[in-house]
Amino acid sequence: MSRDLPPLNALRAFEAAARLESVSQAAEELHVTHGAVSRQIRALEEHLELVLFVREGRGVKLTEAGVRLRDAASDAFERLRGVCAELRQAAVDRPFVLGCPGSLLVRWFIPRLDRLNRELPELRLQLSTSQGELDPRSPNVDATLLFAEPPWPADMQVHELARECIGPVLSPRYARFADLQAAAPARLLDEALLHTASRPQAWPEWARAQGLDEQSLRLGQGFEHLYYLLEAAVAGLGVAIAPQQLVADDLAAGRLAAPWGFVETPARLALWVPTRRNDRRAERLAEWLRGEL
Amino acid sequence: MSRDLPPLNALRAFEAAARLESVSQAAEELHVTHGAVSRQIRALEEHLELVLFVREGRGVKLTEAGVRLRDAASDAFERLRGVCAELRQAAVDRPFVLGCPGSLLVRWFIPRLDRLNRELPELRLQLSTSQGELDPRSPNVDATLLFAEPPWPADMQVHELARECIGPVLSPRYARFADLQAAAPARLLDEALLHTASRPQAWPEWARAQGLDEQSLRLGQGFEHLYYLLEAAVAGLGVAIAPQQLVADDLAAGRLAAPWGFVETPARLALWVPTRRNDRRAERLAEWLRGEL
DNA sequence: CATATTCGTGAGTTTTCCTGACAGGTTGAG
DNA sequence: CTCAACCTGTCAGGAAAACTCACGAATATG
Repeated sequence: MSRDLPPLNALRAFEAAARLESVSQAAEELHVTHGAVSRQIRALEEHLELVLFVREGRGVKLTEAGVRLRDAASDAFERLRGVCAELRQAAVDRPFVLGCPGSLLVRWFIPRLDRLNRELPELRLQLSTSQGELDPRSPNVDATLLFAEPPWPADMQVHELARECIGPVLSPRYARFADLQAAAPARLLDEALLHTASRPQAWPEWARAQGLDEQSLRLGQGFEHLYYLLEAAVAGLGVAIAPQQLVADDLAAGRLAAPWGFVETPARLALWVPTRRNDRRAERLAEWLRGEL
Repeated sequence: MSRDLPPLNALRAFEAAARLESVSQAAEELHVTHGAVSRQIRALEEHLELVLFVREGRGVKLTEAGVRLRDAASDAFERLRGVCAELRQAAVDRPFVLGCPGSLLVRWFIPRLDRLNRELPELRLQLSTSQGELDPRSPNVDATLLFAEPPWPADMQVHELARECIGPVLSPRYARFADLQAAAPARLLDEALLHTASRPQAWPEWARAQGLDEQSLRLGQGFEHLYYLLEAAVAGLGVAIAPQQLVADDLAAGRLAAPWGFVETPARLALWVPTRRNDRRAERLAEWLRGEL
């Protein structure tokens, strides 16, 4: 019996009352009524089978045992407070690691990174684009930015940022650009359709949205990553299909054109935050991203 | 917000789980289910906005922050445990102070003290008979043994030990002892009735119980304390009235006689323990006293 | 002497916490 | 591979703890 701890909440009430030499002030500090503190102290005294306070009419006074317990409890609590504060500070100071696919990183994020670091400096954002598959549950990332379709997993808090819109893009330097520019979507069936292994559904999805027969698609050159695919399109090697967000800068600069516009897909650009990491910084980042899109 | 303590019960659950590296074992140590521990740890993680454990299939592993918190918490708790144990040990080692009227002390307790100290040595009994009025609420006594009538005060835990029985006693050396020995109680009205200021009701009470007219009592010599009264009776100075318990030894030794027996009064010989002092030792003492009576 | 504080206590209610059962996932043996 | 053993997380519901509110007692204060 002597090996177990005293009731800790009672000890906290006692510590406050002992430090302030007043039940009422302790109650105020703990945001409860004095009755609650009184009862907690009583419970502690009964647990320890010790008298900690001498009640003298108005006010209370510590007994000898009370003084010793207060010293120990104040010290222990102060220490815990300190460690918790340190840990939380360390968590805030640590850079915020955002996982992100390479293509999104290069074609969308990097051009905006400077502004983000200026507008949210306390975030200390650090981008991480792993080699293999992106793992939003990895302990090495605080959040992950990606294109994905609902429903969302239960262990993730997902901030939806934008709908994904995909569409064919090609460079003005592409051989038949002039012909294609004003042509109907169906004309694309005859072109070299660049694609990636990571998004095999992109062209068929687009074809369906345009009312075309997806069976008649003839896929041309394939690329491992969307990033290479877009580089190839910019270089005029063919017609690529890509999310609008990733080519927005290229369209604005005239490096690419999207004559047939974009169509919505079921996917969203979303920020995934593991529910376990109840991190305020993720919310600030999501808000900034939403403003940026 | 960083100034307040983490939820302490959650911290206790975490500390156990971290020390044992197992939620289930922690649950066993704390005598709760693993679900409860899991919830507490979760609550702590949410409060601190920190990940303390990495769940890996079977078993859990501490994060870096978790290790630091465990070290701090284990240390703090161990310290508190130690101080509480010390305080309780000190309370046990301290002598048990029993308040007691002088007459009871001298005529009943002292002859039995040696045996009590042999049978309850860990009690380290210390008897205190104050000069003035006995105060069961004094912080200087752990319990008080006295004759008193119910009802009992609410702030006292009262162990009733025996009914008070009073009766006239006199020494065989008393002048008219031979005449009185077999006489009716009414004969006492003519004798020198020794009495004390502290128990003015004793003779009238006894007279009523005997069916005598209490108005016709003629009180003789008065004494300040019952103790002196009894000494006077033993010395053959007159007829005293006293509780049976206080004269039992004198009756057995033939120093006093009680030809008219004893009558019950509303009072009890009782051990009063302040409710605040939830002291096991008082209960042990009460039990011993009950056996002795 | 009335008044304002301060503490203790009891009844009733809110909140918390625990239990018990189930689901998901890993480990190791057959 | 399958299966059992084991560990953890989660949820609904109910027990237990804690709080609030109101009152009474005791003591300073004007």
